[in-house]
Amino acid sequence: MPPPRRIAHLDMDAFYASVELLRYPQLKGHAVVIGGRSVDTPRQLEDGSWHYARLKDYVGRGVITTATYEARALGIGSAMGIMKAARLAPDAILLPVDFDAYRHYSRLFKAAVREIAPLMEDRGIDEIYLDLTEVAGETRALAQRIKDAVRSATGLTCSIGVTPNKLLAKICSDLEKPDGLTILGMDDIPARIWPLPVRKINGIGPKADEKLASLGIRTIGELAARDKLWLQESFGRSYGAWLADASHGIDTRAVVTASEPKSVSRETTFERDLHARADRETLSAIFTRLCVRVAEDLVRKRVVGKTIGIKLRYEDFSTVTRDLTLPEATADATIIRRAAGECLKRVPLEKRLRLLGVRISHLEEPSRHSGGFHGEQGDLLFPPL
DNA sequence: TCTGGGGTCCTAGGACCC
DNA sequence: TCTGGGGTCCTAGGACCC
Repeated sequence: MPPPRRIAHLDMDAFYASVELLRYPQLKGHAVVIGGRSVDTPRQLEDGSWHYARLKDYVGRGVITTATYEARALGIGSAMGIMKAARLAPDAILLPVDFDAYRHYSRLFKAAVREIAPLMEDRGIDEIYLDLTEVAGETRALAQRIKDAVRSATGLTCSIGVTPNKLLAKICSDLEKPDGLTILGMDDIPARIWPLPVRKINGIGPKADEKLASLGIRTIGELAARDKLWLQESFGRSYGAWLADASHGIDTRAVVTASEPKSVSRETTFERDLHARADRETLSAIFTRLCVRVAEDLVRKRVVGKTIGIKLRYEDFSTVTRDLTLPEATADATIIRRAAGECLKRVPLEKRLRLLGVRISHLEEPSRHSGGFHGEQGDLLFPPL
């Protein structure tokens, strides 16, 4: 038997909010949330005091991306509508999202960690998995060294879980947040993992959680007590088997250090719902701009794509998608715009729209002869009805 | 006063080919 | 004339994650 792996999951603590607190240290200890479009940046008044946007002043459809732990204590969480959060904490401070700043700190912390543990899997801007199996050092001391490196590179804290696999590491990094360090072996599963709600498992979302609850299953232990075949009958062969394995802490996935992008997309939610007829000009301009931005993204990533897709969300929040596969991959905004326009013809446009999106997939490397990198803007209009 | 934007992966039916 | 099975591609939708 090979020795157990040492897999770490590292998660930055309230990442966006913590980066903002580096900039505005006077906000430490306050309920602060990040989110929304066109939120005022804090400004210093003539008397030296600061003026901040407050939740109660916000009007729009934005959601919260991150909240400080003080704000979370008031019931505010990620993905909550800002208008709704304002009812819970009207005086909480609202800061605009600044992705460039977060990307900067993301690079800093990842570079610092890579110096110690080169086998790193990127899981977005504020999370990574590490395979520490071949890294020298006792586990706790090593994990602490990584935390210290993150802190000295960025001034930020993170939480780490180290376990025999990714599934358990992900659960563990959350157990002692913020500034946590949790190490677990398979022997610890009954005592530490089984009492937790099933929702803590990465891959069990709101729908599966609800269905499990309706079957009387609320904790991971209750899930582990069920028969695998019974779970497969209730949830399908593949997902049922995965649920059974996950509940016993079984996960053999490797830490993957590199991956190719599969799709590129741009979408936007309108300030107010728009109608295909009455707001045709506005929609047409937005539609074309989305195509241009997708084309720009493709050029930046040096890829071309074959399948163009659109996404519409109606005023009632129902969503439809349509796509069209081209004979040749492209990164040309005009071609993308034309294909997206064809997709649009296949979609009902009676109800008002709240969101429009454009996507391209089946990405590949551009061949030398593909003339896909012009990216000039087309002059096509939103197709008439 | 509901509900962002960028992704990945999975399922399932039909077309089409061998 | 009806009977097959497998493989791949395309399309639509949905769950889930950060």
